[in-house]
Amino acid sequence: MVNKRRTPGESQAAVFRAAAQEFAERGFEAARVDRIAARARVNKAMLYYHYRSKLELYIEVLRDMLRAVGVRTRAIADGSAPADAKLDAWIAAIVEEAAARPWFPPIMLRELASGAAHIDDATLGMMNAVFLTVRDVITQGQREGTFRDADPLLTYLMILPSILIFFARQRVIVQRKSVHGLAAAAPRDVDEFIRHVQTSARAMLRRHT
Amino acid sequence: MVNKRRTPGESQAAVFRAAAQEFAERGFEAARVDRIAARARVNKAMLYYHYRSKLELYIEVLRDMLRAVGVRTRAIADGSAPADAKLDAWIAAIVEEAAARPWFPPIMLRELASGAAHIDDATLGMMNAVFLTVRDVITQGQREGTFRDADPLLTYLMILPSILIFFARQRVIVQRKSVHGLAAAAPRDVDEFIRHVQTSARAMLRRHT
DNA sequence: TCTTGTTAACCAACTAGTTAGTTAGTAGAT
DNA sequence: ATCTACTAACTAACTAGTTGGTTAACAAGA
Repeated sequence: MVNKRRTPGESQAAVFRAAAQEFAERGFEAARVDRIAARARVNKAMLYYHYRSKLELYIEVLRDMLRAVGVRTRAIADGSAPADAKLDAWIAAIVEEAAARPWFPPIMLRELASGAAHIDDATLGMMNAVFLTVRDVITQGQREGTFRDADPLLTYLMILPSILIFFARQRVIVQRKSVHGLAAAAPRDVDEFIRHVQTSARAMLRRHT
Repeated sequence: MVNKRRTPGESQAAVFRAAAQEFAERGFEAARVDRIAARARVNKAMLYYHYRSKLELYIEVLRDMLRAVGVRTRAIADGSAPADAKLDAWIAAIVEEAAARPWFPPIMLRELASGAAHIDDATLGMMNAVFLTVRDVITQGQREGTFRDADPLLTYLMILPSILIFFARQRVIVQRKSVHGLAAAAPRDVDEFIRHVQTSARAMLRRHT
């Protein structure tokens, strides 16, 4: 009698959230469908009612975060601000997005590590679209003369991985306190981190030696 | 009759190499012991003759690379060069080590992504030891007045992840050519990459605004 | 107001296939 | 003769996905 049935879409959303967490913690292969269903307080058959397969569910999670990040960074790149302001905003956007969706950094890291093994071309294109937004900002700065002539891809590779690993590392430290000599590795404040990345990125792109 | 038996340690080494590749390509969970044995042209029971479990084998692979990187970077940090030269050497050492052991970057990335899920405290300490070498170099530079007062950990997090993902990304690009709009992502030369990271790291740590 | 048909939401129990690890024993080198 | 290197065949446990249903909600006709 008591609320057996949830409102429409509610259990689908619960499955999605549970899956995002499970995939972040364990990775695609080690994630267990049974565990996702249990976390979502849903029967496994219900999960297969909403999603065709484990892989489809995984790709759904991936696309959701890539869509969010892609839209936000594209808006920044297409704005009318000067390049260095755009770069700051781009960094802040990625960091905030990663902080808001804790599953984003681990999942993305693992995808990169596996050579994007579970990603179809369309989704890989969405990943690449995020790079294209910084590339646009960097080339704008180079045209305007504020940035030095650095390779946009290599610069991108100095910024994004740091952000992903920063959040992944916070988790390590929280989970396993007190490893000998790990004192210096105490968790850092997110705002402090944003400022550090912004300062570093600006320095990397400043002209002159 | 024909060479049934390999010389001592030979098949153990074959298992080790096969395992390193398998773990790098698939990660700990998705790696299959049967596949490792097949790659090493060894019976699975032979594998268990040399290693107690899949996990022990994995940790062996991890420690091997951490030992190599740890020793080399420690030597650099303990040398008598000025801090900026040491920093260049540190970066070159990591990049060369990653290039020489292709399994190093993917395995390390996945470990970071999973919150070092498969790592015991001793091995985690070895990971941390690598950080301590750059930290020493950075604080030396700060004492000498050549580096600005940047957080060593956050600086470390701008350098190492980039290197790891750079190599992981090369693999993605080689494996899956021709994704729409991925042209700008063509593989980069390793030497060019080393120089880029060195230039960026120096810029990040330069004093003044 | 009360059936009754329809459909979306839900589930216990099963299946077919896979996997890490074991056993019990063989054969070459010294 | 004995020890080290080696193996085919096995097992117990697990896993993604399926089957064959039940149950609540809601709407339309009587």
